[in-house]
Amino acid sequence: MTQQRTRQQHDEIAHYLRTAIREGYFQPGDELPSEAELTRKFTSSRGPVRQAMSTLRTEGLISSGRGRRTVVLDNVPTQSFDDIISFSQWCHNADIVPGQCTQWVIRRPAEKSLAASLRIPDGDPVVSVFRLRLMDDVPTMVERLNYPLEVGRHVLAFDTDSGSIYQELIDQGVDISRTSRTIDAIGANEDDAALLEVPVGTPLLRVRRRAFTSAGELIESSDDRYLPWKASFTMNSTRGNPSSMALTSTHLGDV
Amino acid sequence: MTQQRTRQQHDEIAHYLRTAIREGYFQPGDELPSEAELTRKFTSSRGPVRQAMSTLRTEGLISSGRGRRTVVLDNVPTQSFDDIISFSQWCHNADIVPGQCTQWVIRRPAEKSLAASLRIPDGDPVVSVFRLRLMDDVPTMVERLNYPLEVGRHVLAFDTDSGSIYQELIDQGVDISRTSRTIDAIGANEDDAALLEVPVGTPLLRVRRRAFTSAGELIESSDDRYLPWKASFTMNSTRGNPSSMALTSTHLGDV
DNA sequence: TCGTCAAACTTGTACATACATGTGGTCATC
DNA sequence: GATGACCACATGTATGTACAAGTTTGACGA
Repeated sequence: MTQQRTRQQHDEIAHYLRTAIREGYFQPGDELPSEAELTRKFTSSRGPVRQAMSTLRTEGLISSGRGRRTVVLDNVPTQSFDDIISFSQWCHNADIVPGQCTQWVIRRPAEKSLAASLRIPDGDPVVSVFRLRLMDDVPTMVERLNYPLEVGRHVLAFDTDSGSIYQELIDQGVDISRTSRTIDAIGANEDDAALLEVPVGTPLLRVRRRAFTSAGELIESSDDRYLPWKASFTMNSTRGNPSSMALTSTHLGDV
Repeated sequence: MTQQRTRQQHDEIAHYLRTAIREGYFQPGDELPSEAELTRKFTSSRGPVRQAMSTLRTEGLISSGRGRRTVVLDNVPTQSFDDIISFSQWCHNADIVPGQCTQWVIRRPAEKSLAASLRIPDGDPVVSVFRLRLMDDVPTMVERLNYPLEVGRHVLAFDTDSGSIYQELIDQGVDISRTSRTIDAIGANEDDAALLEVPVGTPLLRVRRRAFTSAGELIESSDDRYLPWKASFTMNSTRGNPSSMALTSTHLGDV
């Protein structure tokens, strides 16, 4: 990992607690050290300690409240932004060898619905990628990626069979700051079915993702379809904490 | 809603900003007032202002950074804990009339896999509910709920055709503090298909939920299956912010 | 005109303090 | 033994201050 010059205190405290929980030093149900103890342990003030706690709280690792001691919740998986946006990165963390088999990469004018989803005028050039992704050489997911030309340039210049497009974009200085995902289920169409080696109509977990810059510009619009027995989404929510997700009723005509 | 005696400052600030954003007073891409301006506007100190900002940030509404002004991101849906756990509540917020058609409610000894998922010994009594849920009288979702007896008592004493079990449990003083959801896709089985009026094998969005008390005890284990064209999940993640979700590779034998 | 640099912002981090508010245990009282 | 008042301690909220580390702006000079 990239060595930081001097780690922020709240970051160090959060890292310590996270690690201690993951490694079982604090078991689910156990009480965490009180804020006062942590300030002593890290020779810090209450601010950084509370900031670290807040982080773990929104990660779903702990629960706290007025008067109560902070307790460790059941160990639940959470992943960083980078882990969850990059299939390759995600596989590496799970000790799985990621693979990819590019079907095609093209530059083309955006037809209507794609233009709308990328919020560009009809017919503006886009770069589209269609890949089969593998886990340990086993077909797992098909991904359809679409980029506006300015970002897509980097994709065209990249060997899409060589690994993570996401990592390449980062290396090229593309600023990816936020993503919004919509998850539903869909039956495999003929393309999906052939690549994933399942019958047409097999239920797939569909994740449509849109990625934005910190300025709010749309960078990517993608459609990933997973074999549901190979991958699933998990998320945690805690009462009183802000949530970053929603169950939305799909109205007609929503592509 | 329940009237609060005196609203907390950070809460009031967050509410103001949230409302102003939702109502379009601040458009996506716009800069929010600086912290200094907000402290003046609310006659507050920086603490509450920053706390409110932090809340909106984890909700995915805004983005900020050193030196940069805070900007409004694209309007994205997020829902509170209560909205997302209760189908009835969720429908109400979307101006949809929720309905339910109970198939059965039984008390029975837990068979092996159910006992494991509720973390109780094999054969311990559980209360199970099987309902078809409707939106504006149209079949939308089938839900299978399982409760350990202590909680299930309240369910047995409740007319499950009359509305929200969740609300009833809250009213009975059951402490529901956290949930963990796993989302994947599955084909409709015969029961699902008959109730939802679709062919067997139709792809459904499956949401398996486990609910916990603040002490970490398991209260509920459920399996909801949505018609994917009626509902979908949306979630936002921002780089550098903690995430509460994970994409997990499903290993064999995981029910 | 154009580049440079410094000043004036911005948000992030940290410390010290005070009080609010809820939990849990002690201990005297009934 | 049960009850209830009380106290110690927990986390939540709020204020004030200071500095760190980016971004923007504009004055100034080449």
